[in-house]
Amino acid sequence: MGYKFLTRQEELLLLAIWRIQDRAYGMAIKEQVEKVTCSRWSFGAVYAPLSRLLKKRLVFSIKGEPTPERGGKSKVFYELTDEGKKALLEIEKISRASWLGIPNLKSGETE
Amino acid sequence: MGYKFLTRQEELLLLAIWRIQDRAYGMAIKEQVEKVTCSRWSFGAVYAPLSRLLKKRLVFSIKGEPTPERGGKSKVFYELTDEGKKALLEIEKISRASWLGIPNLKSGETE
DNA sequence: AACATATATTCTCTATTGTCGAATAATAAT
DNA sequence: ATTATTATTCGACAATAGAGAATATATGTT
Repeated sequence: MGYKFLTRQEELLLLAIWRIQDRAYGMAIKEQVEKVTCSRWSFGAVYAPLSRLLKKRLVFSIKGEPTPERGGKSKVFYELTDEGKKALLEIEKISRASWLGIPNLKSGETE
Repeated sequence: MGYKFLTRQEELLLLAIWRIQDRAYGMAIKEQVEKVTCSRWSFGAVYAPLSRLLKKRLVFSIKGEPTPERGGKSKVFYELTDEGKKALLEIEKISRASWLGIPNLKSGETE
């Protein structure tokens, strides 16, 4: 029970949080992953995995104060736990190993 | 319906097939991913995604002849389609973009 | 032939994850 | 009060993850 590795979404979300570093909250994380992946992410695709990461203690959250702007509903900020960083390092290692020395994939190319 | 990206398992299996290059069949693919990931993969974890990849036409299969050895049940060989190669290149691109310029994750290190 | 042995794949089942967008909450402006 | 704006939660359903028993198919033994 529980997956063997970080799922793709988990990895991308953790990386987005780590990249933002400070005051990473849902909507900003959504924008970040959308930018990196060049594709639209629905709310569910962001918040659902986020709450799972929370449950698994790969991130922790801090309730923010409302900002003094129209619609400034208080945000929830996320940060990586040490476990979260470790999980990222692990998946990076596996990913690197899996691609190491892989023959050229470009079809039609001989070299 | 269908996932936005190649799932982790799909990526690892496609890479295993591509690495083996010739006569890549279930058990050999299983061994390959186990080697790369340093963990045990159940039959279900190999054959289920494999048949999904088949359905999505990211791989195609060729029924092999039984080999002249005890228990030499005929194998099913898998090869990547051009779509499969393209999917790998795409996920590699996203993965690279998502890791590019990521601040050091090693906890306890300042630099 | 009957039976044991060995290899490869299929199948079944449950848990977890993926995805979407409507609904809700909370705040500021008019 | 009412409206506009931003952020998050929720509910429903589809798809994937994962384990391992069951099945299929071949060879070796007697």
